Amino acid sequence: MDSFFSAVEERRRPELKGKPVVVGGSGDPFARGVVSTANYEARKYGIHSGMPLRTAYRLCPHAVFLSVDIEVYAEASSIVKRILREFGPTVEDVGIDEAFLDISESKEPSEEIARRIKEKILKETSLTCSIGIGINKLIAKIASDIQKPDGLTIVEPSKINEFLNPLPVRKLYGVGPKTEAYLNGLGIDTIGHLSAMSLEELTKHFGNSYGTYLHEASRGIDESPLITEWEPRSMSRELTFQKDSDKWQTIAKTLAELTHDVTEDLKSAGYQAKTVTVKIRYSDFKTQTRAKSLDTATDSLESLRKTAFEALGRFELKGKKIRLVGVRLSGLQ
DNA sequence: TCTGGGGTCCTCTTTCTC
DNA sequence: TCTGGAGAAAGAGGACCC
Repeated sequence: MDSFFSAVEERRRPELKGKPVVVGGSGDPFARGVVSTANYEARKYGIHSGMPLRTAYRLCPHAVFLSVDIEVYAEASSIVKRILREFGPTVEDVGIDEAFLDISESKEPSEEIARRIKEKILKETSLTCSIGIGINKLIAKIASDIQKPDGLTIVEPSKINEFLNPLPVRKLYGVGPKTEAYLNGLGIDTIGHLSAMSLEELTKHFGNSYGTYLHEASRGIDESPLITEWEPRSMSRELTFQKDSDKWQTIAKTLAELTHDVTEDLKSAGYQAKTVTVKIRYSDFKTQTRAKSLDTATDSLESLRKTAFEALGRFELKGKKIRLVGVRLSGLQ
């Protein structure tokens, strides 16, 4: 979906059209939080997802800042996902505003299917999306990103290398800022450059798993299936304080509340957890975790909270300001 | 000065168990 | 009872994605 959160906000408040809109956090640009979505007007000022709200405000003080209203977006999302399932049984969800649809069994030309999907989504939600078509998820995903907003990009199987080679390595799924910088340091800027590296060289630099992945991905090779159902591996809750705190009271109360909330999530999903991990981020942004496993999985708030506080006790908190407290449950059954 | 929250997977190291 | 090695499990950290 194209700038999904801000597009939904503009739909329910037409007076926002044409104005820069930034959706993120509590909607207060002076509070701690980051941009979830900025519309294209706001992007003209250099605002983008992940940017601190304060920074966004500095770049464009007259932008409209809105809080994240996830329930409204989830409703729009479920309409879109339902429409996709009308075009084929195999749909992989990728978060709230993305999905893969397998149309390999369909007789109709893929471009026609894509046009009909866009039409139907626009008609039923008044929202636009960008679609990529390719022989695997890797190609389709990169293609969907090439023309935005309201794009439709088809990559013919015979033109995969022609399509990929000129693109910067950062466009490859799984290549983030760190890997991009490392590759650039090796003189590798484009996917074409990357595909010229030998498997041996790549595994030497990146290890077996990731090296093999890069070798294949740079050639457009991706055999991964669409995942239509899966078991969660972990559940977590975390909170960044509006002001760093060194008060034991505040930290302990927050941990107790987070543990309560994540245990509710665990129970309502019908799981039990074996391992509790507490996360602390200090004022200098350094982050530490301490984990403790139980003998058997449980969903008892008493034992999970007790375990969380055991883990908390293993941090050296004296004289340090804390920015964030988090708790994660894993080893789910 | 600033850097959210909810996830997954991988690597490396330490600890446990046989 | 001690010792060492192998393999599994646990723990910590980091990169990446939406």
